[in-house]
Amino acid sequence: MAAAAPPKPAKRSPGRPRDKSREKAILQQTLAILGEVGFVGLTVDAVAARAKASKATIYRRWSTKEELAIAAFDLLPELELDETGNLEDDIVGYIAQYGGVLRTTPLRSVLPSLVAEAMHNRDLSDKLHQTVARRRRPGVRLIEHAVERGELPAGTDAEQAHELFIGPMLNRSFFDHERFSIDDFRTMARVVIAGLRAIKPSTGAG
Amino acid sequence: MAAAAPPKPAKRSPGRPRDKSREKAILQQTLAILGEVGFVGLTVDAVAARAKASKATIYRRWSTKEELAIAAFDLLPELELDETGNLEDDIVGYIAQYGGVLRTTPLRSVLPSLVAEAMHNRDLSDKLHQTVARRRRPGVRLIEHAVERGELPAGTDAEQAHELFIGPMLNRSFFDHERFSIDDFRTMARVVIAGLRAIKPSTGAG
Amino acid sequence: MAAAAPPKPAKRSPGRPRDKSREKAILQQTLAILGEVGFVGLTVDAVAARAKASKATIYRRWSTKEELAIAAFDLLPELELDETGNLEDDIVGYIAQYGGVLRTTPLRSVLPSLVAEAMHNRDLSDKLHQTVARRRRPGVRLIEHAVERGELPAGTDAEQAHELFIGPMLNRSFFDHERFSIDDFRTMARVVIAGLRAIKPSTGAG
Amino acid sequence: MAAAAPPKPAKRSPGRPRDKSREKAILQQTLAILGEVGFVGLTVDAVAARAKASKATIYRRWSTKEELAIAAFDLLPELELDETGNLEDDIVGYIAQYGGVLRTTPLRSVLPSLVAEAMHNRDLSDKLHQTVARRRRPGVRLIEHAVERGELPAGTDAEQAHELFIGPMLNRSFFDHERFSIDDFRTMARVVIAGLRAIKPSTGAG
DNA sequence: TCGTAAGCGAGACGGTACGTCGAGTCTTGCT
DNA sequence: AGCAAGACTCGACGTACCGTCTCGCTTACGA
Repeated sequence: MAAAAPPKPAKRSPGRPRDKSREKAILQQTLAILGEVGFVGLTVDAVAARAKASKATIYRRWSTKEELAIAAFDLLPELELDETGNLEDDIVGYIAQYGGVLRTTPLRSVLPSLVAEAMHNRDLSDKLHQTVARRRRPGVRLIEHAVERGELPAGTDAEQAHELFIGPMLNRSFFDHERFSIDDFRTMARVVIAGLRAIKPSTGAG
Repeated sequence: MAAAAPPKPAKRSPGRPRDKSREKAILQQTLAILGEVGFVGLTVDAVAARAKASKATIYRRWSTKEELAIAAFDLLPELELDETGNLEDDIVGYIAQYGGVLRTTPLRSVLPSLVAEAMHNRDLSDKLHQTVARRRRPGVRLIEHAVERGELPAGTDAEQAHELFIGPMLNRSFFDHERFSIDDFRTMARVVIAGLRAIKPSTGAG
Repeated sequence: MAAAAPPKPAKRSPGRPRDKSREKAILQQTLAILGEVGFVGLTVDAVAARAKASKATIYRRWSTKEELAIAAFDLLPELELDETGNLEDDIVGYIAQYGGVLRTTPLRSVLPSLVAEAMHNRDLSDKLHQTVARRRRPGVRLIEHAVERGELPAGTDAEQAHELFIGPMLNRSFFDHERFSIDDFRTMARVVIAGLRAIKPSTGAG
Repeated sequence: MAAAAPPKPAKRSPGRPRDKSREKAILQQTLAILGEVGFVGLTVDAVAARAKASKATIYRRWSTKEELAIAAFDLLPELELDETGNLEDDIVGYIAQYGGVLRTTPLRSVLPSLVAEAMHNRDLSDKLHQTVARRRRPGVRLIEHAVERGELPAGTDAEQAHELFIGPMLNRSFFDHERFSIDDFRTMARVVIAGLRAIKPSTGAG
């Protein structure tokens, strides 16, 4: 009974450590349910039941349904773009892939719900902003590369340019999903690229 | 085709007719509550209490919270634009006004909620689409007028052009509301206008 | 224009007179519904729908559901007893007939509901008391006749004696309906009759 | 047949056990409210509010208002009779006590409501029957003792005799509560006792 | 023959309670 | 401590019924 204290620095808090595998099961089921019934139809009870987890275990990790939903999206693979060296093609590829995720995962139906909730919830708003920004990083990079290649004028604001490409896609996805059309997005991308080339950034006369 | 409308006696259905004033009171309170606590915080009980209406009276007219919310937005005034004859200024004015409504009315927080619900609900989706399209009509008209004036090439697709202007604004409003900036929108509008001028609409030589 | 006042006292109020046939239709349907689903399941809306009457027409006559139910029982035929000259047989016949009404009409299920409501409602209580007393009149009369015939001692309190006969039947009907048994009631009646004969009413020593 | 009960470990079901104190609080408040406004005025919302319980907690235990009311009566103390050795006095004491409970507790107004509901509800009917039978046990015992003492003939059916005593009291309580009179019940008890003595139970010579 | 006054069917209205469901918290015994 | 299970409070849901209140229409009567 007289035990010698182990040499370990014991940076660990006492008690049983959390079971990493629970995390995965919970988020997987969350994502699955989101795909089936959307965010409004998502219930924590259902997640608990299907993941064979207790609600306490879920709430120990994420304090609200919204946080749980955001966390679930970390399971989605990041966009992987292979660049062709031609901005228009790259952008269209990016939009197509982004839109594909929106169409084939629960993301499309969940995103608006999270946006809605974020309106009154600063924490959530920050978390959502970060997650979205991270997922869009590859798209912004495309534009930066085009500037480096000289396809776009030096000094072009890549983030702003990115908004010009992604904005219309967002609009279709939210308000006019049935007319989601890659051809249209190519046409619009062409316009934006032409505009970016025609306008000298930041300079006086313009 | 020019048919004289017959003086229909409009055979009234029997029974006590619905009281138009209840409709108004209900929608007004709905809008007020939306402004105070957002869509998620909206409860039919609260609307009933504040409008001195019974829940039955509400549900008789709108079968869900979502329909009620959409109906309430019909109370918002339509956008009224005075055109300057210069597309850039007109677009910036339009975006500013549209964004102003988003910022000063419950619309911003309600819209995403409705979009979310519309994902699983065809009726709501249609209703939402119509309402949004109607409210955007003045913006599309700006572009049509610019084409008529020759500021934009003949054959320009006005609806598509409209998406290029409104898309980025939506993006900011939903995902980055703190950086909502008219200056940025002017910059972006300038790019789009330049692009539209540089590109000949696909109908021509190609 | 100078009209001689008609000899009639003109006891009529102005306006359209009530339609007697509505009364009948309403009460009939009330009774029918009571038989199908009991008092708790009875709704004024259902009565209105099935009698093709408006609720206003119903409430103009009876101000509550309870009054309506009581009124409906006036449609039930009064008990008609043919006396044999032998009290035991007469009482058994009376109990059998009374119990038959309880078993074959909604009365059994409605009676307790009305009693319950009458506990807090003086008007209803009085009305119920009257109705019940009236329906029991023939039973009390049987006993009075037996006294006249000398089968029971002079001075016997007929109402109290009636209670001794009807009480047990009531108890079975309310709390033990499955053991409703004419044979048992005959046995009990025999006991009561013997008791009434053995006891000299009102006298000193007893 | 004489089996030794095994020392069962009583395998507890998993999860948080029900809180016995909630049960008590709920039933106490139910009884209190019944006393104040009767069965018709009883609402589950009110019980929940006053017992600081959620409606879910109530409905988890009792699925209807009726079951709740019956359960509440298990809180009423059983009748405690001290026998004098004289049947008439014992019966009058019993009736007085029974009637006292009816007058001083919500039982009187609730009983008819439960009877009414039991008419269409087998489960409730059984439960009500059991509860009533249990509460009446002491009264039946009085009669059994009188038979043992020889005050009543051997072979007397105690349950049936009990009905002769209790029936008239029920009748007064339900239909003529204002004339509830112990003196009358004594008179009637005297008649019944005399009758029971005069009649030889059917088993004998007949 | 008209106007007034009421009755009528239909159904909307304010209220109030229903029984259900979900979020987030708490409490068991076991690990 | 963490875990599964499940009870707990709170609060909203959408439905149903009561008793009242309009509608437009239909009788009667008395001027």
